[in-house]
Parts: sequence; structure tokens; C-alpha cells
Amino acid sequence: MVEQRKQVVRRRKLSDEVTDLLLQRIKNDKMKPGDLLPSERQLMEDYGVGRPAIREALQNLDSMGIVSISHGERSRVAEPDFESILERLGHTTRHMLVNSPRTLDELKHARLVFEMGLVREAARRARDGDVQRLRRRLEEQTALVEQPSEFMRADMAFHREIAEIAGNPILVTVSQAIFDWLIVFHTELVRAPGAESLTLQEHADILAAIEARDPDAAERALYAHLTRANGLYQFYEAQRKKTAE
Amino acid sequence: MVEQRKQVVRRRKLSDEVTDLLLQRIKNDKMKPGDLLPSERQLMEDYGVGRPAIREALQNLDSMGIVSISHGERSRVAEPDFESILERLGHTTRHMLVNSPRTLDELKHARLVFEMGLVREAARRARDGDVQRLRRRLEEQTALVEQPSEFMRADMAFHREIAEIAGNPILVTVSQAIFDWLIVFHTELVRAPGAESLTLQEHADILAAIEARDPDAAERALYAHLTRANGLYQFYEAQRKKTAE
DNA sequence: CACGCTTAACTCGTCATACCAGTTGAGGGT
DNA sequence: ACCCTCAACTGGTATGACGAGTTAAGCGTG
Repeated sequence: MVEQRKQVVRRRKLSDEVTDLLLQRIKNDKMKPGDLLPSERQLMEDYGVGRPAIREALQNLDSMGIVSISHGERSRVAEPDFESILERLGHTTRHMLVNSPRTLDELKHARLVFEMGLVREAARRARDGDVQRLRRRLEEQTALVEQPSEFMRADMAFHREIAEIAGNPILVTVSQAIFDWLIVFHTELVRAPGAESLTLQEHADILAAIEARDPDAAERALYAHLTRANGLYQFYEAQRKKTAE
Repeated sequence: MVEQRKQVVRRRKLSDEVTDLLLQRIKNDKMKPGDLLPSERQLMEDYGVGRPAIREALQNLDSMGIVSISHGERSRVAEPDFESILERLGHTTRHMLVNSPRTLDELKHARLVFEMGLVREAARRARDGDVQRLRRRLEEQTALVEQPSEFMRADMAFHREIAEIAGNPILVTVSQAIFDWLIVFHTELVRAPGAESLTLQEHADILAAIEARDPDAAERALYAHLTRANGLYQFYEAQRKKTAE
């Protein structure tokens, strides 16, 4: 009951068929995270295919974060986990950034748009406690001005705090992930002499705008910060100029 | 030269080792998209491991979008492709939305923040031609008011056009992907009687704001549109009220 | 000589079997 | 009653064989 598909779907890989069968099985059986799947041997028998097909399918699902495989015990339906997914995307993104130069500019610009929306939301939602935590992050960073790598870490923590004020774990994770992807490419910029004090000043501006619950000011401050720190928006700035003609 | 790691890293899977070796190889040899990797047999010999390990590693890389495998020919370094990656994330996201109810609200809110930033950027960058294309999308949608599924498609096209005005393929792809992920869950809402004319009116408001190059108005219009269309932001609205206390 | 078809030599895809390596739990010894 | 051992699961890897798709060389024909 697996083979006839070969007529309909053009030479679909057997392991992909099995992948779908397993997805269907999980759905139909209403399996919850943590539930055990049958063993590979059992599944071979159920679907009448060899072990490689089963293993490939399970590994597919594992890489999608839908099941988790571990040596010695049966596979389980995985806990949903946004973070590990984006982590996996890291390699992918790095590959894209290396092999498609324009993507770097695009990603920087996407981050800019994304973080501007984020900081506006943060300015709208910030409670007093949030502002205090953000201020503490800024103070921590100030204290680390002499240690570039720690300074960078504190920089990340500051931006992360903003995302957390927006109050949504997805936004936190995405913001963090983009930061991670870009960090490789602009480390040297942040380390430029004098850049640390600039960064701190800009962060202070952002903090002030959030404290004042002023989305527009926060957006402006973040824009100034990112366009300087990321350095080069040549591509998009050039495009904008051309646009303005 | 593979085995000694077993002491350092705690029983790491062999196929993961091979995955890293291949990543390293691609990087060191500066292989470009389209370049052919050695055959599986050759790689077995190179690294002194069995074929399953090689195959698993290649499939890992394939699922990351770094190499592409096809029957009959050697594997190649893949063309970077954001879209296919996000498509792959579809299953994952669906799994998360089904098994983690809060995620649905979070994703809706994340979309709201994201699209608000997006529409502001669109309002800032829009050229006359962009406005015309967007107007055409709205007219197309107006004509399809009687065919729910086509109407939905036109709705998507309208939002996509906004992302394209922002001028960044990443933003387009992400916006599109989120729309796809959510569509399953709120189809019925959009189909609610009378909703079509509301949707069209709101889209018209957004269009007008973009045409006027007014980011604030565009953001307000989009906020009104999404909060109504997505219906329920109970979670975040409740949280906001609690916050305001 | 030029063109087209056959076919051989690759490639990945799948199966079968065996064995290694973790995990678990039942049973026997204390 | 407790702990420890070990057998019986589980997934992980190796090997060899064969099927299926792709490619290109070489033969045959015009």
C-alpha cells in the first residue's frame, strides 16, 4: 500500500513516504510530546520497508524537531522548542551569508526593521521593573568596557532585554538568533577604537526613550544605533537614494 | 583521526562528527554552490567510516539546505535558498502550534509586531509604482469577494505586496511564511459573514496611509486590521491590562 | 564525417544481516 | 529488603548486495 504512489507522485523517495506516514500516525493517534514511538524494528514490520527507510524518516522528523531520538531508548515525540530550531538554522544561515553576499545586507536591513518594531513595542509595554532591569544591563556593559568579548556579550544581553520587555518568547529568540548570525561579521566594527563609548551612549538613548514610553524616540535611537554599529547599509541606502530621485 | 574525539566529546554520534568534517571540508576547499562533493564511497574511504555514517551526515547537511542530494548523481553544494528553509519549518511550526497552545497567541503577537515594523518601512520607502501595484492587489481582492478561497489568496497577495515594498526578500519570505502558518487556524474567522467588506475597508485604510507616506497611520491601520482579523489576542491583551495596573 | 542510439560505468536508494553500544528492568544474591 | 548483576530490549554502525537513475563513451548508421 505504499508502492502505488510511484505513479501519482513522480518517483518520490521511500523515506519521504515513511516520513509522512509517521507524521500522520502522530497526528491521528494524537500523540503528545514525550510519548514513545514504536521501535525501528517494529516500524519496519508495520510499513513493510527496510530499516534504512525508517531511520531516514525518523532522522528527518528529528531534524524538524518533531521527534527526538536517543541512543538506547525508543524515539519520542519531541517537546516543541523554538530555540533549538533556530540554532539549527545557524549553519544554514551562515552558509547563505558566505555564498550570497547580498544576503548580508538584506539580513542587516531585516534586522533593522524587525528591531525597530520590537523597540516600539517595548516602549509601549515597559513597566517600571523592566526599565530597571534594562538599566542594570547597561550598567553591566559599562563596567566591561575594557574587555571586548565580555562587552559584546553584555551588548547582546542589552538587546535581549529589550526583546523580553516586548513580552514574547518568539521575539526574544528571533532577535537573539539574528544577533548570533551577524556577530561573526561585525565583531571588528564594534571593537573599533572609541566605538565602545558610542555604543554605550546610544544604548543610554534607547533606554531613556523606553523609560519615557516614547516609541518614536526609541525607534530613532535604535535606528541610529544599528546603522552605525552595523556600519554598512550601502546597498539599501543606495537603493533609497535611487528611490528618492 | 576520528576516534580520539570520543574521549574529549562525550560519545558524540559518529555521523555528527562526519557532518562537521564535511562542513569543514566545504569551507576549507572554498566550495561554491553547484560544486560536486565526492561520492559516498569515496567519502567512506576518506574518513574511514561506513556508508551509513556518511549518508546520515549528508542527509543532515541536506536538511540544513547546505548540500542537495539527488538520485543518480553526486551530491552538490546547495544554492542558498531562504524560502525552502522556511517551508521546511512549516511542519515544525505546525507541530508547535498544535502541542503548545500559548504559542499560537505568541505567534500572532509576534506577527503583529513584525508587520507593524514592516508597514512602517513600506510607508517610508514606497514609490508611486509601488502604491499602484498595491492598489491593483486591493482591486483584485475586491473582485473576488464572493470566492472565499480566492479571496484569501488575494488577501495574502496584498500583505505580500506590502512586504515587497519594504524592498527586502527576507522580509517578504518571513511575512509570507508566518501567514502560511497561521492560515490554518483562522480561516473561519476571515470567512465570517461580513468580514470580507471589513477586510477590504481595512486594506484600503492601509493603502491610503502608505500612499500618504505616513508610517504612524499605516501602523495604526495595520494594528486595527490584524487585531480584528486574528480575532483573539486575549492572552496579550489580558497581560497588557494586568501590566497597566 | 556527423548524428543518434545503445550500453556500460558511474551515482544514490534500499534491503538484509550482523554486531556494537547504550538503557532498562527483572531476577538472584546478600 | 536492598543492591548488584546481567539479559533483553533500544538505537548506532559496518558490510555486502542489488535496484534505480544519470551520464558519457562508443558503436553503428546515415
